[in-house]
Amino acid sequence: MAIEQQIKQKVVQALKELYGADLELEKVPLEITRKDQKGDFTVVVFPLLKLSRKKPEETASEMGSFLKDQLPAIASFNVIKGFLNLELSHDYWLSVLETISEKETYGFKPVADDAPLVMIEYSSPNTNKPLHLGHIRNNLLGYSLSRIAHANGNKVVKTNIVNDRGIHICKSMLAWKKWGEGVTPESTGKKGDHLVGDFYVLFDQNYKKELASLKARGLSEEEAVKESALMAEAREMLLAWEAGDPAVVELWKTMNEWVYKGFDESYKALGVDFDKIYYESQTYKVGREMVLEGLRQERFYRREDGSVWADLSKDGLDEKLLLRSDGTSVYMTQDIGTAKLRYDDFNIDKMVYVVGNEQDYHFKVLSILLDRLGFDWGKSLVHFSYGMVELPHGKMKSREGTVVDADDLIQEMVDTARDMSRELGKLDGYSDEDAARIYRTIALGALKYFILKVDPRKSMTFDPQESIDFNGNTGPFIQYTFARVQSVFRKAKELGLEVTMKVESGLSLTEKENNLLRMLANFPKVVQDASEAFSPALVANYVFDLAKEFNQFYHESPIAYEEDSAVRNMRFALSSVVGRTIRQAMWLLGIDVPERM
RNA sequence: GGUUCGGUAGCUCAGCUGGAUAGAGCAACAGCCUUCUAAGCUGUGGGUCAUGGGUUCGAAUCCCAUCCGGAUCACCA
Repeated sequence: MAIEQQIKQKVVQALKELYGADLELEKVPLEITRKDQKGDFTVVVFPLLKLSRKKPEETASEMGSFLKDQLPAIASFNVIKGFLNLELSHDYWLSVLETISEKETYGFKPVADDAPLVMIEYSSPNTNKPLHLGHIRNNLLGYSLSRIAHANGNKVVKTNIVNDRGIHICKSMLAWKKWGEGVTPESTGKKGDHLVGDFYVLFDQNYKKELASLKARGLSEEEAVKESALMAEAREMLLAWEAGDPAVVELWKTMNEWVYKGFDESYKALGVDFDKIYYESQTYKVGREMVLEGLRQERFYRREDGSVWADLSKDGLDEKLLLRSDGTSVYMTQDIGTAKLRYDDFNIDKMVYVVGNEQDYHFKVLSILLDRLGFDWGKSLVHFSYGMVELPHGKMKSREGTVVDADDLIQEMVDTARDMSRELGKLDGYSDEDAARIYRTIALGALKYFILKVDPRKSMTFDPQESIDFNGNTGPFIQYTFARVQSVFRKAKELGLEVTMKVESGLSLTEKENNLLRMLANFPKVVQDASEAFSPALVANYVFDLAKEFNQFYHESPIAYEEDSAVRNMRFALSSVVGRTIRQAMWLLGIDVPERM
């Protein structure tokens, strides 16, 4: 049994035997002792005074004596005001070290055959522009969440819904036909998603020009929009697409293929992937069927103009449009259709949508609608809502050209990491290929960690010039720490030492060693908390603390390689577990660790 | 305006279901490379936790109000 539980039980027992009072186990105020105080666990006795009817110090002392007598793991205790600090024995911590050094998957739960299936949707790009900084946050969060869910014993299906239909796609297609027919990614040497994105921008520019000239002729903004020939052509194209016009569909397929190829490269660079990809072009009709079925069952209603609505006033919300008066689908309809297809494909127990917080309302509504339509997981769906990524000068605006492109950003990071490595002379003596792999790992580590360490709910500021660092609370710092751990074992091997993970009892531990052990023992709780709170940031901040603590330990108490001693073995075991824990925590974040750097 | 999320050091962020003297990193300054990797370590300075009330042994944390900022309130996606 975990030591926390044992202490709590004994506290309950102490209250009973000393004061004849009852307290529920969960209500025992047990905490991890502050760093600047002596001890491992602390019982806060203030809330217990009502039961003991004695002064804080007195209560704490009496409880301390009781606990020390009853639990051999407790070596001593001290009382400061109403705080009872319990110090666990070195032997207890050594036994913890021995236990966890033996378990390869310490902190991770195995996935049972009947484990719940969690589906996580993330990324969800439009096919008319390349991925940008906001998508990076989305992808990294989604990917990390899937690993955290997996580590907590869930079956996980990573999914992506690609928005591949609609007027915006037609704009790119039209621009290509008008001003770029014959141009391909091959002919331009451009990534497909960027090429298509360029045509989308081109459409927008020409559309603006057209509007301007229309307005110059005295039309109002509204009239100009109505009169625009370009927009009319785009709408026509959408109709043709919906009608299955072979030429339009062919072009649509071709251009989408370009985009997907480009996306695949970006996903690969980011290190994320999916188990199942859905396309809105396949789901929007299903959604319409679902809504019509709901209409037949009188869950929804039809207005005079033919549009279909859901009345959500009983749930404290308003009315929501599900089908336009012309019978076509809206965003919500598509999400319902996608849900249906997913439900048919997988036995989903829990659904997680990683989508920005500007869609909080949408998912509130979706949850209610899916529930009404009979999806078991509808009510409990999780909208993992994250904040925007802002630049130092404000928000990213495509019009103002302040969008940070994902591919560019990654390239920039890699370049910086390369320059930095060269400057420090870190990769001298490595083949170009090895060096390139290492600074790539570092660059991505920096980017990923920077984004994941922030609480996802908050909007965050990202300065491409200055924010990304390789020192301090960063990915590379943690990677560096891992590399140093590996170096310890390389050194040992060079010296021909036999590295045993056997831990002998009776050793005395330094404060740093004790702190490290305490942190390592806490890892499973961190993994579990991260899952319950949907927070990769929890893991990120944990692994930084661990790395920092290890660096201090490493610096303060060098390992004496030459003597084969129990102390050295204990430190080897400690270092080994630290390395493993860093690797596992970083795995949860989707960040690679280099063997050396 | 309604709903909702946020406001912690010059900057970027931690601070769990209320607990001890509010913590890291960056930036600034001062030290440490004959010792397992200096992408490291040590030290110094830096705070009215937006503001005002309330709840209690105890509040950055919970409640109310106010101020400031974001998001949202489409037959857009």
